[in-house]
Amino acid sequence: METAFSPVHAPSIFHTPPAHVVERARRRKDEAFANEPRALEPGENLFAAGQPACGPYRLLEGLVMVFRALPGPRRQILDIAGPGRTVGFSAGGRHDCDAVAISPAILVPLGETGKDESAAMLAEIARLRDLATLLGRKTAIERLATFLLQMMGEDFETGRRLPMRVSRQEIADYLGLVIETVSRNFVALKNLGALRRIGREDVVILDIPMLRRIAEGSEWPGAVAN
Amino acid sequence: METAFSPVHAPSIFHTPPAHVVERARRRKDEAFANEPRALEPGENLFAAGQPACGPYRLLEGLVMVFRALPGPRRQILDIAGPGRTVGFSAGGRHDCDAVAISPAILVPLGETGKDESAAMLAEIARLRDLATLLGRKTAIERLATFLLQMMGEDFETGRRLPMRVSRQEIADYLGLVIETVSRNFVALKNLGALRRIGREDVVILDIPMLRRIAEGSEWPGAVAN
DNA sequence: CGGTACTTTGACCAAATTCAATCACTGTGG
DNA sequence: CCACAGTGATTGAATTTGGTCAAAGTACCG
Repeated sequence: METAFSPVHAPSIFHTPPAHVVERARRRKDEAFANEPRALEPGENLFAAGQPACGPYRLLEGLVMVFRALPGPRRQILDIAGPGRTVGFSAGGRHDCDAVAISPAILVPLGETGKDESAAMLAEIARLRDLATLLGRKTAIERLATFLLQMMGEDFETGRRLPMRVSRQEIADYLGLVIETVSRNFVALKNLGALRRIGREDVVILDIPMLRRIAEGSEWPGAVAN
Repeated sequence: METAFSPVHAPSIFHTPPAHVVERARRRKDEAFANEPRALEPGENLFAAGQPACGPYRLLEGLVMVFRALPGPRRQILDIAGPGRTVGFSAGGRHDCDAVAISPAILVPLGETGKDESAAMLAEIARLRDLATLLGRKTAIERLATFLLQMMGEDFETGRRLPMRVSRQEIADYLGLVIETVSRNFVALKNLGALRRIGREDVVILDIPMLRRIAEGSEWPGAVAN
């Protein structure tokens, strides 16, 4: 997603939301008022394809994935959203994909029309263009490098310990790969010196410029030599 | 793009725009006023990645493709838009992709904020979700079947003669494939009896339900038997 | 006609998937 | 505290899909 002119800089999925808002959201979990914060347990659905659309939500805490299911076991994860991100845009009054919490999540419904809803939609369009480009034209290692940079959010810091809070299956379904390919390319990036692994959960990014070059496809055979 | 809950039904790229608007647009081609219709010759740029964003355009006539370029010869076409479609959404004040006319095109800039600009953005989001799903999870023949259904627009009519107004290269770059794979899968669909070819330009769709089943991935090994 | 550009076809190749173990972490119970 | 399932991740081998390279074929346009 880090093409030269990609203007979208989503906040890292690892920042902390205001504590009082979270607390209020937790207390009101069961009161299902519109415009009231909503809390989800891991695995719980925010909405499902085919349901009448509820307006977009702003995510305050946790991780939510949005995906399209195809016949068979195939699915494409279209978004892995963290705090600050907006999910749930839908046209035509019905949801066209599923949204499920990956970790405990707090969300607030957004008002119908607003200046920042418009901005969020434009950001969503840009993000999906990034994703389509990744899925259509990038190699497996380029996809994984792109994903890792995306997981770092805005603060690119060498040696940063990066907790992987999504399973291999989720990474694979987001990147249009299978889990084995994701595994092999983690190893490939390690062997290139771009990262180090701690346990199975965490990753330390060692060479951000390299990761960027790989993500952008500059290392591609036909690309300019460097 | 024809998943069960896809609510987006773009007009066919083959419908005719109001004649008087087109005529007015043609006359004013060289007067580069904002909010005035703009005419493009095939190959001419509407905008390019990195340029300051101009607001979205509504396409009145012709075909415009929107794409992202990657290092090397790789590019991902993100949209092949026909009359009635809106192109040129951009976040952050700069374009993040290129837009080029495929055939002579007439466009009118849209006003800043409007109810139908909002609807167009939602439709664009849904369309890009379709595309990402196609690129991430569909096989070559599924992609081509999806593309053909999309080219038919709203009126699905058996035996309809469908002019292919885009090159194999453009189809390939839109579907995340190479031209040879597109060719081979045209043959595959012909052999399945889904279509017939006339010359190299036109295609006659013979079995729309089959095309739909293929496009949706119902024929996939792991899918429900049928 | 002849040249050019685009498409198709064929043979081969490579990246990614599939299938099948194996490994490593986690949590549980002895 | 350690053995041991159980789950998810990794590794390896074989396979497959789609890509690459090269050679026709075919329409189009002068």
